[in-house]
Amino acid sequence: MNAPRRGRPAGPTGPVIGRALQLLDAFDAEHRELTLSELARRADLPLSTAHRLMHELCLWGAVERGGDGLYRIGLRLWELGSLAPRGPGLRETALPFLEDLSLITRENVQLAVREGAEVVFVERIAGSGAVPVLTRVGGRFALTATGVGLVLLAHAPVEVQEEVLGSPIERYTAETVTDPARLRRMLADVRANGFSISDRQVTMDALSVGAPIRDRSGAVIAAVSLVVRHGSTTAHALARLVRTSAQAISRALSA
Amino acid sequence: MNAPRRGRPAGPTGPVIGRALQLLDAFDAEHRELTLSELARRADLPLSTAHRLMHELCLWGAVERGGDGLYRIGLRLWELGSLAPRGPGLRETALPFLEDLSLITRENVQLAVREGAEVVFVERIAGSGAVPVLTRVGGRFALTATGVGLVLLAHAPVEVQEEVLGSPIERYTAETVTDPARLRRMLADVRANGFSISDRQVTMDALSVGAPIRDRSGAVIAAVSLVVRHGSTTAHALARLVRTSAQAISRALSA
DNA sequence: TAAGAGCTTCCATTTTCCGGAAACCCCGCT
DNA sequence: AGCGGGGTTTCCGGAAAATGGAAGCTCTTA
Repeated sequence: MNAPRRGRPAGPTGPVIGRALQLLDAFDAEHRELTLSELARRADLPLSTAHRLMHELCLWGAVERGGDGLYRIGLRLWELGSLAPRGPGLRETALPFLEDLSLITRENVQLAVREGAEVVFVERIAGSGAVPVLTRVGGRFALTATGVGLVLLAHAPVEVQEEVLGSPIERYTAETVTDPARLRRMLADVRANGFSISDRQVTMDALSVGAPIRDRSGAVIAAVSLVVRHGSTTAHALARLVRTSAQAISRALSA
Repeated sequence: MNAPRRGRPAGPTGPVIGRALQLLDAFDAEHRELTLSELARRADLPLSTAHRLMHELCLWGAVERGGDGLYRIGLRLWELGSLAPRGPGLRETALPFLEDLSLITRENVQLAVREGAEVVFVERIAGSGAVPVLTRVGGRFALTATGVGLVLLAHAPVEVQEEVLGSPIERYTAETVTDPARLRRMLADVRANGFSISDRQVTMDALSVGAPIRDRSGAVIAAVSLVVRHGSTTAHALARLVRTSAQAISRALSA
């Protein structure tokens, strides 16, 4: 349910920029409007510092201030964000294929990329009568459990794989695989098959199948998945379908 | 005579945040991927400064760097941008109504907000056989010409109206109204009627009708419009349709 | 091999940021 | 009116952090 880790990854970011970004980080889906005091509290900054920095951000349009004094994320930031090639860019070319998948299967379709040791969901189409899925566009999740996660982890740089497999692996259900050696074998399977199957790893009633999307050079840059009810006898058929769709998206991206 | 200048040179050098934002501003729809040198050139900053700042932004995830050394807008920024209430937030609740409008009329449907003295298009649904429209989601336009623009200007704070009417008004076609007095009368009509009609103001083959979207307090926060071929005899009928739709969206927002 | 274009690191200098404190503002309460 | 509390804004001396020229690196091209 909860994305594992939110917030800024630790790292030496200069004071000014760091603080400004801490403030922006105080906004999330449940807090789209914040007072100055709330912002200062959530970012753990002195009030006067928060005030000064928010004022600067306001001048540029990164944030806006309503007549009620509440701060909100500004349009300028939205415009900038829309330029992210791995976000809206990818989403745009993949969308028609995702819709096809959705129409054919009536299941949940998801598109995701990897950032660091996390999955970020870029698009999600809810299936009509399908299992409810907890993910949200823009949401994050661990790499180890979901269909998309396994695909992205299987094709991640070795350092990332080692980092993930070296640290304790979060358990979501009784079936969640937390043994590094077994995960390693699963990742090898994913690379060999060209798809992943994640059975009851996140919730006991769901199963997801994922497949890699590649750029022109063959590097894996994203993953698609279908999430279906656990016990579906068609998992392998769906996996092949997803794989085919992922290949079509890869071709569309290279064109 | 002069000792070699070390340290920060005197003069109108902006604050740190300003520089970082200048760098982000170097990205646009035509430049989603930039090298460090291009970035420094476009932001008019020394190479080493650009390098240091981009590095900091990278650590946080505001920008990303591909294996090819090119900088791109990062996912983190996209996530943040998606939290803008006036952008994606508004878009989300208005979308079903916009789709209804699109289905009923088969024309171009647009949703926009005002930022400063400009219109920002938040969503746009292209009509099937309709006039081609020049606008782009995230794009900007003058307040004086379009259907949405007239609505937003008519309900803008007096300072904004005076600023716009006081400066020379851009002309797009032979029909564009550039006389402040006449524009004032048009704005009064918009307020009285609850809709705007912009006939051949932007291109000679198009006409657009717009209506205001209000928040709970009755303040105008956005506008919807239909763009149809000039000469349509149904302009007033469409205007009433748009007005009704805008009212429905207003109610949905207040709920 | 050399030249060129771009990227990264270094560091002496001083500009800009920091944040406690105090004033300010707007309510609701007595 | 007078009072108290929560949030917001402004101020300013001290100190930390930002700055950018230059030198060193890494590629690619001639």
